[in-house]
Amino acid sequence: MHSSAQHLQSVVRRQIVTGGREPGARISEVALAAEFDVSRTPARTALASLEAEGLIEKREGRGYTIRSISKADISNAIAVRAALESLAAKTLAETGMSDAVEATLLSSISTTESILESDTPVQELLDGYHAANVIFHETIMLKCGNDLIAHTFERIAMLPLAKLGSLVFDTTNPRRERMRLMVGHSQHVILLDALRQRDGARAEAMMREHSHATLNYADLFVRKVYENGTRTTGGGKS
Amino acid sequence: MHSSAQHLQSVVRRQIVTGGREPGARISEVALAAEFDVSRTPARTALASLEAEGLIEKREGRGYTIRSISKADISNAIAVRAALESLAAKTLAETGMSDAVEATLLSSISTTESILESDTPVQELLDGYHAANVIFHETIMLKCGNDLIAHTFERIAMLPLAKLGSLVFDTTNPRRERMRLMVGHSQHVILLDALRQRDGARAEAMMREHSHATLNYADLFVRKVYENGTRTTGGGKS
DNA sequence: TGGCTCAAAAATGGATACAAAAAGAGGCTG
DNA sequence: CAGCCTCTTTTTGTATCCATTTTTGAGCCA
Repeated sequence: MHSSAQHLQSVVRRQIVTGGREPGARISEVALAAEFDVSRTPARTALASLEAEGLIEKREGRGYTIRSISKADISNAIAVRAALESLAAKTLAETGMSDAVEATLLSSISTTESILESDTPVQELLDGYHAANVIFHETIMLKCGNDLIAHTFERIAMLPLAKLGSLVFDTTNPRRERMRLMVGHSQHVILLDALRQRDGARAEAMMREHSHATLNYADLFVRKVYENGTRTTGGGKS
Repeated sequence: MHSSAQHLQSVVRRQIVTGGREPGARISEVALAAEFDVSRTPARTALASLEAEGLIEKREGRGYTIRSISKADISNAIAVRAALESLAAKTLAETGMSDAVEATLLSSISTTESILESDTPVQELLDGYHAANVIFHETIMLKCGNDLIAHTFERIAMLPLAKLGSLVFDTTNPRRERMRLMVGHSQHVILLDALRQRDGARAEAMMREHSHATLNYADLFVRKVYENGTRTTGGGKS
């Protein structure tokens, strides 16, 4: 069921996100088609989709270029995500969540809690926390009752947020990072409580604060990465 | 410079938005290509773009269908728009607006003020108010300093918002409508003041309230339209 | 030597041809 | 009569092919 075009799209997306393609570099239909040994048709489809995702830009009459991401782009993306996510939290609180949703959120929280209590090596801790964190956020976004929120989130600016996911952890200071994860975890706990009590305003405010913490942290991190030219890897976002 | 695909896209979009195509109706590459006497290539491109805009849905193996819009869809669209717009207002307030932006907003407010003070026929009043209102909102969205907001807004769910624009005015009660426009105008005035003082929280709260008024009104209106089957025309949204 | 023009090459947009997969219809069989 | 199987039609994905536009480069002229 993986069409040629979709395969191309996901491969090139991964290349862009992981830095395999230089920002500002040009991509043309023919070059891409030749590179993957397919015809121009799937290459064209893939490029159109990637442009819709915001990973590449179309230059009139001169093909596409890989978008280069600035600090401002990342801040903007986080701000928009925060707005959408806090709306989702508010909506979910006001309409009430299903038992299945509550179970999922609780499960995510249990996972992060046990991870933070244990003394597993740092990298495993990070991966586990990251996975549970993604589930928590995606559940709220996707199951909040406003499908347009998820629809919107899915098709905007994959690039800044994807970059973010791979950047946001400072392995040089694990102790501080662990503290940060604990703060995030506690915010999840509060969020779940607000959702249970169907307190829309509180859920919204808490989610906003939660996202804002990400923003501040990301800003700090982006400065570090962009100015020093070093790159730190590891999973985990807010 | 009007490519075949773009032309197709805009024509079909207009057809969908104005009701020229029945919600739920199927639309296929071949049918569209035959109808406009072009090949499948631009038809495919146009359909893909329309799907990204949320105007049509892809049914696996069974072409596309025109999306049918529910009350919930419209409420969802307004909620998302409110979230994005209040973020834009906050951002613009915090970063400070340029003189050009301030002049544009002031001009829009002057226009609505003079319209509300005059005794022109109702329809003219509506058209003028509507135009000035659109300028006010678009200026804030587009010039707020976060380009992703406008980018996001442009490519999500054209349908519910477009429908909204043509629905939101009750010509059977002009007096009450005039009062409503005055409330909207006063909110614009307050908003401009908050922007001038660079009070992000106040601008955000005011814009949220402003959008929320639209939501309540639209809800009332959608009920009327959908339950009575009647349709009221006229420009003007909150 | 520098600028201009024209031509060759490349790239994009659109048209069509071809193949494969899926949905529908209709008949066949238990 | 019901369920299943098959054949046809529709739809979709991909490969080329043609035309238009753009770029680039070489050669010519001032």
